[in-house]
Amino acid sequence: MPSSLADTPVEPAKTALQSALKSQLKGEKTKAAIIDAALGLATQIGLEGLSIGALAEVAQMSKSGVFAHFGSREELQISVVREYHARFEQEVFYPAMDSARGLPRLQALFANWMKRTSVEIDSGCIYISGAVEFDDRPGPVRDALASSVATWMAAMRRAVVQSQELDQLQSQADPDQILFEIHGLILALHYEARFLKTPGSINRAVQGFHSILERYEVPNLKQKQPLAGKKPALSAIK
Amino acid sequence: MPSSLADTPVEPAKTALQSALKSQLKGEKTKAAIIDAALGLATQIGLEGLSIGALAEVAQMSKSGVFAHFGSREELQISVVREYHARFEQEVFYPAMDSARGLPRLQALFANWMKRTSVEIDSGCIYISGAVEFDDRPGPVRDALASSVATWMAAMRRAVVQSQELDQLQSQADPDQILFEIHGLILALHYEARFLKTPGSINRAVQGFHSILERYEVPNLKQKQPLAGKKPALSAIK
DNA sequence: TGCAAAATAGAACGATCGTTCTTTTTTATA
DNA sequence: TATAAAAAAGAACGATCGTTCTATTTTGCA
Repeated sequence: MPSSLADTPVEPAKTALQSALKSQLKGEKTKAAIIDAALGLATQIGLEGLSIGALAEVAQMSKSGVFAHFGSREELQISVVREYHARFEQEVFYPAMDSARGLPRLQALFANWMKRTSVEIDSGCIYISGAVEFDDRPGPVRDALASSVATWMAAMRRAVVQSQELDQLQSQADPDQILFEIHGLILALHYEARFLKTPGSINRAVQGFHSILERYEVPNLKQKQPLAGKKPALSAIK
Repeated sequence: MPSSLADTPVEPAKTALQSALKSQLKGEKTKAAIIDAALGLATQIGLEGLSIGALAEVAQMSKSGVFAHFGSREELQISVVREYHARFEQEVFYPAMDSARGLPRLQALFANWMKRTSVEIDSGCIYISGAVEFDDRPGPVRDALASSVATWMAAMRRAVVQSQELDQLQSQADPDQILFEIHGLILALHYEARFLKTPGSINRAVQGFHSILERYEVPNLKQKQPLAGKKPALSAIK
């Protein structure tokens, strides 16, 4: 399955509803409705807590009617992961592509990510709950989750690297270290706000991000280049 | 329930096994063995995945035999949380109390915390999985989890504040901000190492911690204040 | 050593789980 | 509109869940 978030952002992965609208078959539409309901349930109680019986009740259908669309619970879970991926892409990734490459885009990505996480303080996040549920459970659901997360992390990483190439972040810094610390902020926000109900967590994540940028930012141009032993990046050319 | 980790470290909360050893009743010993097995199961598959049937099998007992010790699954889960709390206290908190107040103790706390998290990359962590499982589920299990975590966070916070009082960390810094960022490092370590299997995560957490200390440390007395537009901290006095 | 109490086992309960099979209803199209 | 296909419902399955109740075994102590 080609994903735009994974590579060049040309064709977004479609939401279940978007796919269904083009279809003539009714089945696709109800399937989209089921997935939508399933996603709602899964964000609240997790992918493992998602039961076909409860889903059927929410969707106002029979158990077997719901089941027939997927063939197995596992396939249902995978569908939910894919749906989450598509929405995450549309809500977080693509809007940030309007920002200029480099630091502006990185900031937009983080801002969108945080905006979404802030919403998920109430609703829950599948990338986080799923990681806990499937970290010790190999299989296709885990694979779908991990590859989805890895795709997103890679997108963030590109933004960091591009910022370095544009001399907006220190080129000798380790992009994965920057990513790691940013990721930590999001996870801490989710943990402290959603579980511990600590007030002010959103501001702490924002400030943490600013601190990271400040630490890795390239010193003002008026200053001399303080780097030692590294050839300059191929920036400053264009 | 008074907890030493919560306040002055005088009397450690006892591990189930420690309590059992003093008891003359056999029931207490088998209960300790059950809790030990339950903790092992719960760290792997979560508190919600912990079933009495599976636990009975591991403990080589009958379901009802296991059940009788707790009276309900919820009480079993709470017992597991308490046991985890006691071990965390003994393994992470108390050893760090041998270090001098302030920065050394903070560093020892983090080092012990990280050492434990590194182990839990394989075994799992109840404070993290439990947060995901119970963030939307009020009740005594959630309360036990949250208060246990809050107690630990408060202990970390004291170490930060004491570092500030000793002029080892900038006194105008927000302790909760520092705590938030440290917490994020641990969560990112757990996520990336346990779920994504990203190599090198441990070093990234260590480096992130050093960066935090560096950022908030009181500038060296020999150096001049390199910050611009900021009033100097009330360091350099003592 | 005998005896009450404590600890454990065993069987069964209602509920829910994912899944399969058969039947009915609804849909799209010729 | 007739008809074949698609979609949904209904009933039942074996399994497992937490829990209850009763019976049996084991324990601690006089």
